[in-house]
Amino acid sequence: MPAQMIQGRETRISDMNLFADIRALVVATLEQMVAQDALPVDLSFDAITVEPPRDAAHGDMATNAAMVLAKPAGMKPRDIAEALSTRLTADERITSAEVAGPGFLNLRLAPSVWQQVAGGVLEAGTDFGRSALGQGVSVNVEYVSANPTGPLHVGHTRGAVFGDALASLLDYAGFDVTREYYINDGGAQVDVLARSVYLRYLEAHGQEVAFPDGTYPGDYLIAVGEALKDKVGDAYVDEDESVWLEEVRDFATDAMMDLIRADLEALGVEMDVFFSEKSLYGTGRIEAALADLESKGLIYEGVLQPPKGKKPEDWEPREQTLFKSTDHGDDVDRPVKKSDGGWTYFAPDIAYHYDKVQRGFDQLIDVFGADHGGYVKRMKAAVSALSEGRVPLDIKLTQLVKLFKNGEPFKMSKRAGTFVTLRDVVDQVGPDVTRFVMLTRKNDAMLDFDFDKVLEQSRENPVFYVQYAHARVSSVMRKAAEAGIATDDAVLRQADLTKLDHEAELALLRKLAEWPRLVETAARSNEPHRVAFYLYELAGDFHGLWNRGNDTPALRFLQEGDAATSQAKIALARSVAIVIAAGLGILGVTPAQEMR
RNA sequence: GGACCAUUAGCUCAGCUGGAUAGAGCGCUGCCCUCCGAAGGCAGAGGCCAGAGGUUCGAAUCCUCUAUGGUCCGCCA
Repeated sequence: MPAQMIQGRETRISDMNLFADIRALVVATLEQMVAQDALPVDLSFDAITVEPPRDAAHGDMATNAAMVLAKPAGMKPRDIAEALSTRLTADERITSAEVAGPGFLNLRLAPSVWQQVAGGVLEAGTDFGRSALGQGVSVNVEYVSANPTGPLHVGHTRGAVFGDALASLLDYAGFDVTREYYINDGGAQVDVLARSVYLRYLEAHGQEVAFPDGTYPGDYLIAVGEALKDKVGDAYVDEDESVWLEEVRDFATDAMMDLIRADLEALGVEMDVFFSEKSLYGTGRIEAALADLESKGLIYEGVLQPPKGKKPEDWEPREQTLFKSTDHGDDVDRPVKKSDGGWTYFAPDIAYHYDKVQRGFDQLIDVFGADHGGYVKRMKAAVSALSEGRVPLDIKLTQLVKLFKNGEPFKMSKRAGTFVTLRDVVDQVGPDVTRFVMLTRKNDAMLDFDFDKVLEQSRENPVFYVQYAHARVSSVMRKAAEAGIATDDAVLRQADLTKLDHEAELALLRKLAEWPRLVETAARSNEPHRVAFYLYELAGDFHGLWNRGNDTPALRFLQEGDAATSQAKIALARSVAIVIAAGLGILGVTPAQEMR
């Protein structure tokens, strides 16, 4: 399935991706060689890459073309590389092409090529790096999808930030993105919610109530109980559950969703679609999805083997209605009906994904917490079966967040009421810091979140370090304005960028040139954390150049009495700020104009 | 018993889908403040990429097995 997804995103059209440009040049040159009988026909150029070398001393870009083609062409890598080298250097952008190592071709590009990167950034603004990778491909990203039984906690926060940043990243890469939240409002847990709210309702009427096991004792339901009282008065006080359950359930889930929407808003997350599980019941939609599977011969009555190793106390073999998910890569077949005839949790999930497939999405992504890892295979099996392999489903799991306070682990307990909510986090450190920090780890790695450290203003705090770089550029712009130097982007675009000829400046330009490529790489792997790491590196390079200005006045962004040179250098600084702003925009973080 | 994820410097983690001598921050060692912002800067030491096999021109990356840690394992959601 991943292979299909990668293929689906293979259309690469980029106007400002230098690496793609040079790769195109390499491929065109190879085709020319084929036409001149310097290479055999029918070679595939797909595996050829042009990328930044690990070691900058090797050059600006490296291509593996000779090594990839050596075997199928029946030639020595060095011979191909030599021939390619001669032809490539004819292009004015290439100043040298040296064969190295096992057959790498190391390319050096003319300074003017790099200098033009700043012009490209100023021209495109925060659209610099937008890609056509996902052109014409629609993606549905489902995330958060927390049960509507209470406020979002810190675990949901990571999923919310990750899913939202991923959606933005894909949008930036040209995909047609839908952000979606699946409301689990159809199962037994919303009945539990209803009973809990009912108890708070009785409490609002002055009764003493106790919260037995299996109810939610949280304070956040007090207001809901009171609101229910305001709405229905004492109509349900002495009534049986059968009278009030349905209405109280709807009332309570609506209230919880209001709460959750407000939480998401505080974090800056905005969904396109809220999809109700309940809408699948009693409308024939679950039946329709299962009928689809049945028509493919994937539904049968059978008995599952008990799990080995640990024996459930009350295990009894039972005949159940099963989905033959093993036909689509799962380990065991999965029940879709409970022994009492009701649907399992899996059944509406199948129907929900069936709905997504029918809405015509080309790709699906689900973001789950790591504790739902066991559902990955069955969901993929379901989507594979329902779409007959047409729609790839990628499931991203977000690992636990471990909370710390000043280096000390922060104990959470639902019973003691000390569990940390999304709101707690956002109120303490703000949405920008929350979001950035949540993306400073790969999604499937555990994340330490220290309430104090994330607010520290030091190099080891990436949030600060990146924001500081952006703020420093703003500071330069302000100082330039005070010195009477025009710094509008329109003016900077006319600056003489050939003045950016110092190696340190060219290095920073090279880093900027990597941005479009990084966007595509991150989007292909559905990994927004790569954006955060890139920004940290870019900020580091920028700070490095800034610091060199301490010893080398010629590298300072403001050159007293030389407006033309100042403008060229400011164009570079401004380009850095633009890319940082674009990257932060993907992460949902507001760039800082100054540090406080 | 099984599935999934992790394992990279003393610590916390990246590593661009298979490329060259494996990187960053912290910590450690040594230098550096009349200087656009020292809430720092520069340089250095530090690695058998958990272990063992395999795939090929080439592996931290892909495959198999092993070890350790985490998550999960009819009808709960």
